[in-house]
Amino acid sequence: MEDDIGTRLKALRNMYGLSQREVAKRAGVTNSTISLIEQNRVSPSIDSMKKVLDSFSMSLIDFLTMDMESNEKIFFEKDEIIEFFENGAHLKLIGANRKDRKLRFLHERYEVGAHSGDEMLTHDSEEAGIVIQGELELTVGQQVKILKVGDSYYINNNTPHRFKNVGNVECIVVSAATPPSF
Amino acid sequence: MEDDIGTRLKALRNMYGLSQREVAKRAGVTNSTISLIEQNRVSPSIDSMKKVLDSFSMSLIDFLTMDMESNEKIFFEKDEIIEFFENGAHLKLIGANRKDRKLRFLHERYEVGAHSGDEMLTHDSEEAGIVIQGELELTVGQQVKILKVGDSYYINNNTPHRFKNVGNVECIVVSAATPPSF
DNA sequence: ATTAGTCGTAAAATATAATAGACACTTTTT
DNA sequence: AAAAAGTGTCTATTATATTTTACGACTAAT
Repeated sequence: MEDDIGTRLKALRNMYGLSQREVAKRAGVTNSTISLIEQNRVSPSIDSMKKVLDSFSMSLIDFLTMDMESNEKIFFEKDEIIEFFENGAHLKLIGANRKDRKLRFLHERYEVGAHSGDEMLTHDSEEAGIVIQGELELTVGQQVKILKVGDSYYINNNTPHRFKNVGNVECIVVSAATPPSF
Repeated sequence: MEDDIGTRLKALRNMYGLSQREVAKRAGVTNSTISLIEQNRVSPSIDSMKKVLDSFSMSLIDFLTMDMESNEKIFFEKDEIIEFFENGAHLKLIGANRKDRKLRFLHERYEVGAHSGDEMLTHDSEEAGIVIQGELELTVGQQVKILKVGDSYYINNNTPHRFKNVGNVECIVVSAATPPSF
């Protein structure tokens, strides 16, 4: 258990947007008790702690194992994410620093004539995407398709594919895949 | 949490065969404290509880989630386990009634000339065994080997295999496999 | 501006946990 | 067998948790 009891309780209370007095009222203890616990001025008895947590309909076990660090970044400014270059495209990976990601969510930019290369790409993951701007030639196995704005695709596991911008403007695609290969 | 704190602590202490005084000494509290907690006369503060559990190198979470009913049978007399007949052998499965078994642990008895049958056996599990008595002809795929006392084997998942007693005395093998197929 | 209400914290009072010491009983050692 | 050691429980005292009351700061309503 990384956080002490007081810090943990304060975080929990703030998650619910409740005041110490409201929690105290629901728990059947005094608000001073809540204050003292949150400041780690006292170590509550197990019975008291249970009463407090009952007001959140939570067990002591859940309280002790609850992940407090759900402060992963949710919003990203356009220029905040560093672009990198791979497979002929300028890529921005959304949530790159998020732990235990289950998604690879990309903003892809292909310059006029750019392509992913002669080699077909394969990933042990399913992938879907949609064209936001320009025209994308997508080769999936033996199938070739020109996708325009609003057109989209869904590629199964390990299916060879490649991309090429065949329009006269920069092509932009937003894609996602799971499980993430990077 | 099914059991109260006191009952749970007493059960834990008895598991280790320690006296209240010994636990108290290790935890840096008084034996009266241990006694009062076990009788549920007091509700210990969380800090005190942790000190006590530290003497068992146990966290509060583990303490609260620990299964108190670990009364699975550990020892079995020779004639206690009912033998059954399968694949040419008399088998005794150790811990047959144990919940959520991850092992199939067998005592196998092959009478002179007995064998597992013309059909090869396959299991979606790894298996290992050792010859205790007699001689066992073990066919694994295309490989045939006569195993004598002390000789052993390890068969991979889904590898066809069969057994035959080629000696002139009863053959005894002890084997184990995971995950268990029965 | 003043009043009312809410918020979290502090200090004193009260309640309860933890301690220290004693007790009765059981087990082990001499 | 007697003495010593070990065991858990009990009681009075001490330490700490919890409550009660008050405070200052802030916000909203009048």
